[in-house]
Amino acid sequence: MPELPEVETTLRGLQPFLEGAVLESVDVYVAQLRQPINKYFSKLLVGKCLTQMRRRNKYILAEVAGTSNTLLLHLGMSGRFTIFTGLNNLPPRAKHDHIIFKTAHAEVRYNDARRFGLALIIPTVEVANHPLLLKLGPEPLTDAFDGTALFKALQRRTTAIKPTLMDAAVVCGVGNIYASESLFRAGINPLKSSQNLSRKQAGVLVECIKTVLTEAIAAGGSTLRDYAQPDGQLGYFAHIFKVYGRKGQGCLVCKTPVVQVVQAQRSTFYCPSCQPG
DNA sequence: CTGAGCACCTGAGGGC
DNA sequence: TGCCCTCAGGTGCTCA
Repeated sequence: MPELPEVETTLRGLQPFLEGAVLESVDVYVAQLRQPINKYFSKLLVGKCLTQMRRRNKYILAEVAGTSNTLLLHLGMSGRFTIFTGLNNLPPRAKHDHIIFKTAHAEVRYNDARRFGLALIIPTVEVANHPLLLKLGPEPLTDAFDGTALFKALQRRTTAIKPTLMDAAVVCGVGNIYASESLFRAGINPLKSSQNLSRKQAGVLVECIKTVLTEAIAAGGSTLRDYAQPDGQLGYFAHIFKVYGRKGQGCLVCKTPVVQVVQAQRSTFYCPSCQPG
């Protein structure tokens, strides 16, 4: 599920409970994620605090205070966190709750049915050069991501623009939903060859990506006031998509039926009238 | 180098 | 009710 806005919302939801709080226990119930959780994972965290919690691409990073290590989390397709504050009345561990972090005031559970997620401890000095982070392109909500940068990145790409937008080496954090949504807003056909976008189109697309992601973060943030409730889950909120998942329904701008196609084994949605090229 | 295809894994939903 | 099929918001690997 999680693209950049969901990861950002998850991070903001976790911070009040995990940042600066001593981890009294960390229990791993299922270690077999995309990479196995290190057998010393718990030992390296218990009694420590997480600080400097932040997001890079779809990763959540946190320094383990007083050590030379950094915690790296990824939600994969189905990862989610649930926070419980009523410690005297905790519900039983749910199916696919793989890790439970406990502090004096909260219990934070990581649940991931498909187990495409990640929970790694890596040396802090290696973070910048870690294979998972080394080849990442610019963060979309920074000034480094502008029309010039995107246009340049598209020049060697012969594949269609939509799968190219999902390549984190081009721009971070844009997944299957927001790729379709951004292209709709920009009026660009998702099947158009990346290198055939004009400089002007690249500039428009950059602005649309920033807008779509910013709006989605705001929508997620507005649900955060509830996140501390006993069954409060992070990272899921009511999305309002303009094309994603709306195959056959009328375009919200021109009423032309939204079309679904498959690109690189992923569904793409677009309005053939509003996105001619 | 690029791009296409497959792999990992469980669950939800539709058709019969 | 149950079986079978397809699809799901990610990403890394192999191979041409």
